[in-house]
Amino acid sequence: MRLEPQYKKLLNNALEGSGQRATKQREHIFALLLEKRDHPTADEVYARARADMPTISLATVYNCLETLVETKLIRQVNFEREPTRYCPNLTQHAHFYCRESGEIVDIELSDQLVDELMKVLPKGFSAQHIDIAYDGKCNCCS
Amino acid sequence: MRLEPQYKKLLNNALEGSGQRATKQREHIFALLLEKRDHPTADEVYARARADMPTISLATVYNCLETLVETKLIRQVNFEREPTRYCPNLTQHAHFYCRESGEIVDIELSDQLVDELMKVLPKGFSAQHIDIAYDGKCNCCS
DNA sequence: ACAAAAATTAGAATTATTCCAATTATGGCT
DNA sequence: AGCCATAATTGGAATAATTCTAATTTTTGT
Ligand SMILES: [Mn+2]
Ligand SMILES: [Mn+2]
Ligand SMILES: [Zn+2]
Ligand SMILES: [Zn+2]
Repeated sequence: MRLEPQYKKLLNNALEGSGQRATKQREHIFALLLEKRDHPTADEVYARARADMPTISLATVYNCLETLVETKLIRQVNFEREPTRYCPNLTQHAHFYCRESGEIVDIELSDQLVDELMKVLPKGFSAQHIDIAYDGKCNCCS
Repeated sequence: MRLEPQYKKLLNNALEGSGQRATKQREHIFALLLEKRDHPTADEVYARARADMPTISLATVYNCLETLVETKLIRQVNFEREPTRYCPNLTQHAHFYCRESGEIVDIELSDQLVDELMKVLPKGFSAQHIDIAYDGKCNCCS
């Protein structure tokens, strides 16, 4: 697993921009998130990370994920009280949680739809972010 | 604090419908949620409940809230990993979380908008529920 | 290479929630 | 009303995701 130069640059810029250092661990975790573009929990990230970097600690996994979220290179995704998941897809999208398989699927959202959602806010309200979570049955399970 | 007859009937029907019993505690908690229609955490519900029923336990508060959610008399609301909140507003609505004040405000949603959100799902996906959470600054704080 | 600052690490601490086993309350039936 | 079976409540222990802490290691600029 190797971080492509374009993403390496992205990572370095983002870190530098927020006064943080580039480390093996941060690079490794960013790379593994980009490799399999799903929505792993911290524990799953930890398991994947150890495959190539057996000495990394769970605390570091949490730290790295936090850094990546802060620098907006990945997103955090929560469903109810389940463990937080991490998403490397930075395009505007919602999440669909399949109750059958547990799978989480990205749902693309048009600017127009997001605009409409913003417009229903009462006067004086301004949102930086809208979180949209569907839950039901995905195509594979119906 | 007294549960109005209409709501008492609603509660009893819902409980009966799912083979559960009517208890003082369940009624009390339903009543206090209806009285102040905000979005308290279990701890806050516990605090309010003890004002009139000092012997109620936190476990019971959790149990009652779970029962009310199961019977669809209230909704659960989650923001990130914060403690779960409970909402007695059963109309179709989203939640706006103010980062400044911590306040949670209901945002009404038209059927039409929800319809549009359903329509963006890929073929084969069916959602039972959409959870929409805004976060930003509310009118009071801007 | 050196020093200062930041990151990593292992393990302890925290905290919301769930579980457990004992006690008490409810509702149907006589 | 009294009895019984069943369900609910209770206090405290257990759980689990995440955060904190203090020691060690790594990075970066000089
Ligand atoms: Mn995603
Ligand atoms: Mn609400
Ligand atoms: Zn599925
Ligand atoms: Zn506000």
